[in-house]
Amino acid sequence: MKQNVNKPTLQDVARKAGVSTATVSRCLNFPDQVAGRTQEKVNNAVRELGYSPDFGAKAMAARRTNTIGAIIPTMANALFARGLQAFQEELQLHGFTTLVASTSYSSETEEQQIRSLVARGADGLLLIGHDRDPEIYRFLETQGVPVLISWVYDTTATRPSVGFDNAAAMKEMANEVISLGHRQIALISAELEFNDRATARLHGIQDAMSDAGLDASNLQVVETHYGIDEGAVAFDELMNTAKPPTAVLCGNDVLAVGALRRARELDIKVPEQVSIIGFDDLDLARATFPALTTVLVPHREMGKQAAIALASKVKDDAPIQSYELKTKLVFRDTLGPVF
Amino acid sequence: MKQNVNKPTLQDVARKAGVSTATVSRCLNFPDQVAGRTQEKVNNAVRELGYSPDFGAKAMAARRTNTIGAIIPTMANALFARGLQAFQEELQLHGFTTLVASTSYSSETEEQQIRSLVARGADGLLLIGHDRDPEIYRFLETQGVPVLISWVYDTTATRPSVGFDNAAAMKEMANEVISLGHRQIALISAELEFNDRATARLHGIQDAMSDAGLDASNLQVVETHYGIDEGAVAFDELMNTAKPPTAVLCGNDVLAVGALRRARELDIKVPEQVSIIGFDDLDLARATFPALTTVLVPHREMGKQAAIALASKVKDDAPIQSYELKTKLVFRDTLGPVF
DNA sequence: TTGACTAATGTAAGCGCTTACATATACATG
DNA sequence: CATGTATATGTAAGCGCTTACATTAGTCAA
Repeated sequence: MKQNVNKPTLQDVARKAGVSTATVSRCLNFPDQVAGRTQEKVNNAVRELGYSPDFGAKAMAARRTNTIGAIIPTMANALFARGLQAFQEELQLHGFTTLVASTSYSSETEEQQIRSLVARGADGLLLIGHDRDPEIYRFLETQGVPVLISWVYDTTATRPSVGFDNAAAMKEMANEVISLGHRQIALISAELEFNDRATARLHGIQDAMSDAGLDASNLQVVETHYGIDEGAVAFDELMNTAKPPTAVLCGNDVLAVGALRRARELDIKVPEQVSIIGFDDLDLARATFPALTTVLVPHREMGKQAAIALASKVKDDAPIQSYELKTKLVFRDTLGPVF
Repeated sequence: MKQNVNKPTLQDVARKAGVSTATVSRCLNFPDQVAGRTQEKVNNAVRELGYSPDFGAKAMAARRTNTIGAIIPTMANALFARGLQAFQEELQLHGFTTLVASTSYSSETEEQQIRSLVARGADGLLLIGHDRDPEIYRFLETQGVPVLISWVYDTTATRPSVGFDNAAAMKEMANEVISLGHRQIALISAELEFNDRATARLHGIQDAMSDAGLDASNLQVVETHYGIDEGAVAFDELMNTAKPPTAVLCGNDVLAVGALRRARELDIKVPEQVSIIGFDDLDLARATFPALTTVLVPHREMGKQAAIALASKVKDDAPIQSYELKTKLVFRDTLGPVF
């Protein structure tokens, strides 16, 4: 397993250009400190050798990486993918590279990924949600790596966050559902453990029910994985209970789309016989038939604001400002009054 | 609020445990070479200090990173996301970490990302499609970084690849379309430049038309970006031409879903008035109404096979075996005979 | 007990860069 | 011209690790 090609080093470039390694380094990092003629020689040597600086060595010598890590549950969710895209674009403007890792919603994997990104020298970290082992927060502290929590905005949390109030958003939607006369309400949720977003959304509905004088324990909850098929299966389950719901709220649009599909397969009319509500407002929500009523989450803006906050923390060591984004109810065609 | 926290180093651990740095290193990497009592001391020190090895330093000293890079057009496309997930899972089994970067379909960005991953020490690289500047291939060669091309399988290409025959897959579908009597055929394609997959799919249709004695230049082609809305706009455009198509093939399911949505908005019946065909067979394809006729691409298997090929290349320097995956036509409800 | 091994640990030389500091060169000034 | 200043380059000391090699401790047969 020999790699008999030897990557050219700074040394090689220096030798070829007939200058010192220091000059080459400067030429690459601070070109205006180097004479024009020298720059030319160096650049030629770089090109001819196909030289590429070794990131590890550079990071070690310079003692910074200009890298920010982001750890999300899954790339498969367009929501995260989109938010991250904006995060990345904004960071690039500030001169940072983004390293992305995903956890498949496993807290164990998340811990590994955190350690791995820290080992790789991330100057800062973006994490989704507050809920995780305190041990890991301690580790991050001893490593001196600043962390920003996103996707949630929780004034009661000790850590700064850029996100939205999951409970309030879902509560607002639940209020609408209740005011349309629905009493048999169900929730198809992502798994709740180590997922404070999902938990908050659940609480939002329970809150709305209590406020309306309903018994919150009547809320039927199905926990499932992320996926269209999973949403379909959960919907099935719900419809086969003794008292099938007249309104099914979903933790995200993908689950809702699954539910919608199964409703069609079962020949259950939406919204005449059952209302189905999503969360996120992906493009997807407008592509279904009937178009999905859902809660708009400004992912891109969230990613951007998170990037701004984290960049200023890392660069200027400014304390991170928490930032709350507003969600919005989007009424389309899957929510109707109880018939 | 200075970052006066100094990350603990191997040195610190060694001092605390009362052993040499070599012993600590061995204890961490080859525990069985170290006495039990010593291991304990070291592990305790590691834990107490919250030590985490510096990846850059490690890579430099060990002269390998066990890291493989993957560069895809976009995370936003579930297709890539899913294939990559499998790629990553398989590589993990072989002891590799995966670094992912995306290009937003820009060849310039791709070049940057390639350089960045190489600089980060990637032992191997996964790239999508063959089409790129020869310069970049030369660079990769001088760096001694093995490359695997995926998402395409092209026997005529000089580089090994793990993927499927885009042209043949699309041709097979086009044959069906033609045999159903369609003569006015259109394609909503991703942008063709630097995208040999999209180009091959186009050629596949043209081929089928020629074979059937049709004039391939009659194929209407709209190039657009990736996205549901984009698909909708393209469909609109197509329907407003002098001779609107009776069958619209799409370069991917997402564009097809957009087309389908717009058809509904325009009150054009699918498949009675126009057939719409996707490509990829995402979950999405079964969620629409009517369910999408499309071409199944085995993304997960593709990711897995790519991982296996790349891992064995990097570990044992075995020459990469090209591997062809089979696609399959999936007939659902959006393709029908010409009315 | 001793000698011959083996197992466990230590010593120290880099890996490829950056950067403080030293030195050299060029040019303007009195 | 000597001198001072600014500009360009070189020298060399690490950054935090791994690992070949040297050293020491431990084990066992005779």
